[in-house]
Amino acid sequence: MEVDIESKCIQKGVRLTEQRKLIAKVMSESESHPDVAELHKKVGKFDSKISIATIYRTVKLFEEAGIVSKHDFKGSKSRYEQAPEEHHDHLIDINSGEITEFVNEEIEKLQKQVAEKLGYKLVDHRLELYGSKIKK
Amino acid sequence: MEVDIESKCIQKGVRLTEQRKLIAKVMSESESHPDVAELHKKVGKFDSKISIATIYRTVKLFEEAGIVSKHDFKGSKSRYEQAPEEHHDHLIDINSGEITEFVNEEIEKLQKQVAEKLGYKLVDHRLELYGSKIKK
DNA sequence: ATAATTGCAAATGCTTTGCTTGTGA
DNA sequence: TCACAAGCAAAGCATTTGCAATTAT
Repeated sequence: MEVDIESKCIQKGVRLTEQRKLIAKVMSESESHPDVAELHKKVGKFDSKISIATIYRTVKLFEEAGIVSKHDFKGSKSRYEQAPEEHHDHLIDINSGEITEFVNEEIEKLQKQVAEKLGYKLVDHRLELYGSKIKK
Repeated sequence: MEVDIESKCIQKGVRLTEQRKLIAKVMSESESHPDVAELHKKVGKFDSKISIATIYRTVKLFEEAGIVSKHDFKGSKSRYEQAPEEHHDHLIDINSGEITEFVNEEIEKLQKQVAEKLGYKLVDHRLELYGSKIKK
């Protein structure tokens, strides 16, 4: 079970406001990877006064606190997801935009090896697969 | 040996203007992965009248013709490189911004396998490693 | 109490576009 | 010649920021 975002804020010393609680709730309940506009829209159902600037400030704050992760997939706006317990990468359906998460230890290992062979310590990486559904 | 961008334009039926020739030349001679502002600056040494809008229009045109590739590395502007004969990925030095190209067939193969296992045909991918130099 | 946060609108930074003039095939 | 390209400035879009009013601790 994932610890909810609100708990993580407390744990990280992030001050909780009504707006932040609401954004946290909406993000926790998103099964997808919403962008700022989508978050603003969803949050707006509960608090129509909330400003888009607050959404921007909050996702940035959460990201800097390690509570959410930001992704910039090809050809779309920044998307956010609750920071996962263990790392995963993404496969994006080029037709529907649907996002599937996956983990592949073998690739992870090879990436580290490649970096080391080139004289680098691997600090971060980005792996995204873009594909189209195979119809059975 | 790489065929120069100007030849590729002719080959692809892309009309050559003085500006495009100049941008092609500057890109061919860039050993790095320049962004639009850098291209504009370099090109400006030979033609100070050239507009940044022309740079934007030209890199987009070249990209759509498959002559150059565009990259959006984390935290920086779009960068361009002459489209390579054979695919490669990038390792970015998080301190200096230096970009190293690499190829790893094993990772390529695994990516395709991952996509297929998830029911997708792999159409495109993005793999970027971010690291810091190991001092010897 | 008071330092931090919000909402709003203005500003930013990169990129695109409308329009008139210039030009390559 | 004449469809297409360039230059310029204005517009677009996502994101950030300054500031006065509000709020959490």
